[in-house]
Parts: sequence; structure tokens; C-alpha cells
Amino acid sequence: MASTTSNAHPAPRVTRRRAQTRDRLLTAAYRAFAEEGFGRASVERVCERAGYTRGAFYSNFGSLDELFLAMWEQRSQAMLADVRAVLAATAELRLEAADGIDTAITRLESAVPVDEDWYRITAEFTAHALRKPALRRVMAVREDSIVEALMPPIVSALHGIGRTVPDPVALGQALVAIHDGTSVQVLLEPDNQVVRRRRATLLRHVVLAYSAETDITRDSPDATGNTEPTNTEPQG
Amino acid sequence: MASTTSNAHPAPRVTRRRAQTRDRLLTAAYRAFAEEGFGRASVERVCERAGYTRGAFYSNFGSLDELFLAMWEQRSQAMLADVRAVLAATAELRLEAADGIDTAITRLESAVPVDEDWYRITAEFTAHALRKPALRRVMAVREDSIVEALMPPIVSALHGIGRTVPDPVALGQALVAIHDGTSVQVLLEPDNQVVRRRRATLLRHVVLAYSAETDITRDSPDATGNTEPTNTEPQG
DNA sequence: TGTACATCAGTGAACGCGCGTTCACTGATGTAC
DNA sequence: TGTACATCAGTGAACGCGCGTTCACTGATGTAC
Repeated sequence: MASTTSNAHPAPRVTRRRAQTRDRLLTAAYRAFAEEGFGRASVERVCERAGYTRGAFYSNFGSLDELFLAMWEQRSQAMLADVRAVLAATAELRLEAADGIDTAITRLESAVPVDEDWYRITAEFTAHALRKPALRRVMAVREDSIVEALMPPIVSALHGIGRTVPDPVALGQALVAIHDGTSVQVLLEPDNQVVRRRRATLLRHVVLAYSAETDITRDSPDATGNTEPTNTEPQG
Repeated sequence: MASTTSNAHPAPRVTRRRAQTRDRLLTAAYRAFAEEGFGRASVERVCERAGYTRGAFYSNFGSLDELFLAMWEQRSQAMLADVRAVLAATAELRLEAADGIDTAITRLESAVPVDEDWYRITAEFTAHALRKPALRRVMAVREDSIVEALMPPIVSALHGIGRTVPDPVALGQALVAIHDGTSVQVLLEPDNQVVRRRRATLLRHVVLAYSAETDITRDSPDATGNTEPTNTEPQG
């Protein structure tokens, strides 16, 4: 607490080179895991991609598992930050009652895009995590923080179009589940627009089901007299 | 076409032993892939589990990928047959208008249970399949046939409680996506009953959203006067 | 700012294991009579 | 039903590669004066 410039304790010295190597290894790991799969990727290949010898790897990480976890945490945090940023940016353009629910859904979809590499990595990481109690917890915690980050802007956007969300966490988990589940469908048939439209429809239904029309007397009556939003039939 | 007892053509001779080895290898593969993961499993280990030498493997399969695909097809067909059977059995106990939507949901959940081993295998197979166009198609086709098998009994069960499904395929794909997406959540926290309840709630919301009250004048009025089912608020 | 020194980060060679793949061989399984 | 024979299925040894892991060493990077 006395000095602020010099670190107390043993304190590691050289850090710049180290940070760079770590970073390059993490990047190489991302590509290797995405392309070759977690189980098929090897220390050798990752190092080759990163431009290091295997010794460098062992100087920085204890095992491939450790690197995988570090990479996943780095990337999932980055992704979460991205989503936050996009939602914040989109929040600037406040939704009005005139904007339909569909505008809200479109924005939601663009904030949380479907990324094939990331999907593959997450799928394999999940399968892997289910085998290790410690990793299970790591994933569960991350999912909670995703919901936490996601909901405030979504809830306020829905307020903008006159809807209240009584249980934001439940809606958040539902949205995450649907995002995960429909991602496979979209990725399996990337050119199939029907699948994409069904995805949007499902999101809309669920957002409507988990929210209610805000209960204040309104001046501007809606053009549509539809009081039972969920009876809107899905378009095939 | 002349004789029915003797096969024409070259015709493979011994088949019993072969069938047994194949079967044992497939079973061993299932366990190995579930426990060790697809990428980590090796020909050596699979054979060890099955009680054969590696030569036996190469006499039956060209590669681990081939075995993995064969196993996945066998198991997913078996699973589909199971689901069909349970749904058929449950269809015997016809749902009446008196039974709530919740009974229907409970039955649906028991017909398509969440299985951890199978989840792991499917997750890894999906990640793998996304890298190979041919496998992509295999998976897409299977998903279609799941929806095809699932929907008739579900639609008729819903009829039983007075609801019509205008677009069964859309509902089917939604249910599959939700099943996949919520499976992770359930498996990550198997003891968390809240997660399980939220799953049921989500299913209920979606079933209601994709169906409408059957439009015939009914004799037996419901006890509940709720005409806007989706406004039922999710229980946290 | 420059120089001498200490320490650290990554190199590259070495070792050996696990395992994929092949193949000549043997014992099992079916067929013909 | 039994025997002789043909063919097939799985054995087990052999080869070699890829790769995980270790470690003495060297060149890079920071520190002290």
C-alpha cells in the first residue's frame, strides 16, 4: 500500500513477450479447435499455427485442456462484450410504440448472430464440460451472466413498445435456449430461408408469451386490434 | 427372382459372427464416444472395450469416422423408434378436454427424455457434421424425420384437449430446438428444479402459441375462464 | 543515455509411448456330398 | 448326421509416425548504476 509504481511481492518481470505469446497461442487455439475439433487438435498443430515450438506452449500452459479453457473464457467474454455493445447502441435508437415487435426481434437477432466457428467450439466445449464438474460450474456461471447482460436492454426495449416483462430471467433463459437450439437448424441449412424465418417467428412468440401489454391507459391506439398476440399463426 | 431360399449374386456367406462383431464394436463405440469424446476416442480403445484386436476393426470399418456415423445412425434410429412407441402408448390414454395442457406437456417430456450420454454424442457429432457437407445432409434429413414422427401424435393429442395446430412442421422444429437448447441447461444443473420447471413452462407457451382453440361450439365449458392462455405468467 | 548483469522466455533435440495401418496366418463357420 | 473342404473373420506381430513431455541451453528483455 506504500508505493504504487513498484509491485511488492516476488512480482514477475518480463511481461510483454509473454503476453504476446499467450495471445498468439490463444488465437491459434481458436482456429485449431474450430477447424480440427477439440479432440483432434494437438499441441504440435496449435504451436505450428502460432509460430512457436512446443516448448513455448509448455512454458505457458500446463495442458491443452488448460489452453482450451483459457481460450473459451477469453472468447466468451469478448462475445458477451460485443452483444452488450450492440444492444447498447441499438438502445440509443429507442423503440416507439409505432415500431412493431418484429423490429425488436430483428435487432435482437443482429445483436446475437449465429457464428459457425463459435457454435462448433461451444458445442464441443459443452460436451467436454459435462464430463468435468468444475467446468460444468464455469459454464453455468457464464450462462447466468449472459442472461444478466442480455435482459436489461431487452426489457427496456420491450417497454418502449408497450410491453412489460414480469420474469426477465425466465425469458432470458428461454431466449438463450432458443438461440442455441435454432442455431443448429440454421447452420445445417444455411441457405434455407424458411428455417431463418421460423426462427424469428419462434423468438417473437416467446417474447410475446413472456411479456404482457403494459397496463396504462394509452392515448395512441394501435392500428391492429389484435388483443391475442400469440394467436398470430406462424408462417411456414 | 426364380429361387427365394438361395441368394443370387456373389452373396456374402458367413454373416452371424460378422453381425455380432459389428454390433459389439458399435456398442463399444457408443460408450467410448460418450465417455472419452469423439476426438479422444481411438481405434485401440474401442477395440479393447469390445474385446477385439484392432485387425477386427479394420475388417469391419474403414475408419473411426465410419464407425461413428454407423453408430450415430443406429442409435438415432433406435431413439426415434422409442419416442414413437412412447407417444403411441400414451395416445391410447386419450386426452380429454378435462386434461389440461400441462398433462400434455408432461407426457411430451417423458416421451423425449434428456439423456446425458446421448446429448454429448449428438453435440460432438453435430460439430463434426458441420465440417462435412455430406454429414450435414445426413443430420438435416434426420431432423426432418424426427419432426415427421413427432407431430402426428402430438397434433392429435392437442386435438383431444380442443386445440388445432395450423402448421405442425413449424411447431415440430420449434419443439426440437427447444428440446436441444434446454437440454444443456438441464444437464448443466441437473439438481436445479427451477430450470426443469422453466423448461416445461417454455414448452407450454410454445405449444399454445403454435395452436389455436378448436373453433367448434363446445358443450362442456371449462372450469377456468381463461381465454388468453399465453398471458399466463411464467413461474420463476 | 549507455553498459554490465541477471533473469526469463522460447528453442530444439531427445526419448518413448500410443496408436493407425498392414498383412501373413489360423481357427471358425458354413457348404457339399 | 458326419466328414472333407473352401472361404471367411479375426489374430497378433511388425512398422513407423505423430506427438506429448522434458530439459539443457541461448538469445531476448528488463534492471541497476
